[in-house]
Amino acid sequence: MKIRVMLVDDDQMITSSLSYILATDSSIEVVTSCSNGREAIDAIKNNPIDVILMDIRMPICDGVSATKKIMSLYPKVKIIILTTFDEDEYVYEALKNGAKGFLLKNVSPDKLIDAIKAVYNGNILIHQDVALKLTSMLQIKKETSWDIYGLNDTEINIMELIAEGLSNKEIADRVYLSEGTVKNKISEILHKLDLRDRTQMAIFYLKGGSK
Amino acid sequence: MKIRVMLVDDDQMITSSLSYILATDSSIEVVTSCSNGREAIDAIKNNPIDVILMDIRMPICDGVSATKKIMSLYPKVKIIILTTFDEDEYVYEALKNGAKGFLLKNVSPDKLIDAIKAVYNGNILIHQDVALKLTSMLQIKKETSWDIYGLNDTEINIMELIAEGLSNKEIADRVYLSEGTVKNKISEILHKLDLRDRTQMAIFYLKGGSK
DNA sequence: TAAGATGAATGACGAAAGTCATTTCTTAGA
DNA sequence: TCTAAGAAATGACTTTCGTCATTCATCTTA
Repeated sequence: MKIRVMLVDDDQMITSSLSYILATDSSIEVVTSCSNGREAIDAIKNNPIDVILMDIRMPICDGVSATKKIMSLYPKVKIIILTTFDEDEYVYEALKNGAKGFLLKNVSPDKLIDAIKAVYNGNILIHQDVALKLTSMLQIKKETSWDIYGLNDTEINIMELIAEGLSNKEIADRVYLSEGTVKNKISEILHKLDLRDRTQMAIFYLKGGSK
Repeated sequence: MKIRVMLVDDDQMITSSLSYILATDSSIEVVTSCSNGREAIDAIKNNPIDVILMDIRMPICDGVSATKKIMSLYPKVKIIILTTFDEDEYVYEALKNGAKGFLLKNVSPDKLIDAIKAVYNGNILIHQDVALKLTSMLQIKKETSWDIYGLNDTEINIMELIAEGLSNKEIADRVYLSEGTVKNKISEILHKLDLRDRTQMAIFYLKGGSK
């Protein structure tokens, strides 16, 4: 049983070179090529497909929404997103929508074939450079440097507690300051961040420092 | 140049069987075995390591915090987390902390070796079953159904506006209700969600419906 | 049509939250 | 030792929040 692959890219060059590459492996069979997401969704109705190699930026129906649609209709299909360097934002979205692999378009032939097999086996595989960006994205979410807003340690600490939903009294108990002082600190933070109240502050914090 | 691998697991059986498996591949060399995260952090000081296979649940220093620590000290090291079925929560944390691979402990020898190589090459690889849980986790985070908390459309709408940091007056203007009514609605929501104030509500919303 | 449910509004109230001027306490440094 | 700077505290005050009982209007359905 060969792995049945579908290619989706609006650039004819890409699809033909990919199918040329994939033809070299006997366990892979390229079944169809489509030039946009709409076509892909139609084409998959008539063909059972195992793995889709999908461009992320396409006219008519882009890779992210096509992924979403296809995953809802055919959850067993494994979709590998082909991306270039400058399309970070989409990656996270596509992953959420159920894409199973992420490769840069300039991937080497053997790595491409490895990836298809890994994904076919149910793994999620994210290519080196994409992985770098993804982890850095996640890490940015994890720890923002609040120093740049001129916040000191106590202030950051208090902000964290506000983002946990504590009241001033509760915060005061935690940081061993009087409730009044906590209020003052909060006023200070709000000024520095140009925010209005504790709720906006919690939101700001949880979003990693962006309004 | 062989890939230098470190094993970290408190179960002697696991480390010895893993090193037995890995010995079969000529491009991999098991350098050390440690029985907890603390030891691993110490051991890595003396040995240059490429890939770490790390258990997630260990005494003294668990896999997640060890990953965090090691990634901050030696960002080039690739860490593969070994997990069992019932440890979902940790996976997301570990990924955020820079782990590059996720495998179930019962992984087959050849897949284990493939995974080490893939991760060594900079890819992120997440094993089938772990991937399943991870994507379902991400999908849950994507769209929470607030219905289950008994919230109707207006209430959800108001909650969203609170999570944007609006005041009651501002919300009232947006939804064409009086400020008083908005207050009442908010009281209602707080009861249904068992929360205390608007800040906790914003947090709850932004976290996708989990305290 | 009457009874009952539902959604919106009101006003009154207490409790937090946030602001600000001022005072007290600490501590590093002349 | 004295003092100037900074952190913490205080008190007084305004505003906003959140709660609750009650009213009003509308719509359903027995």
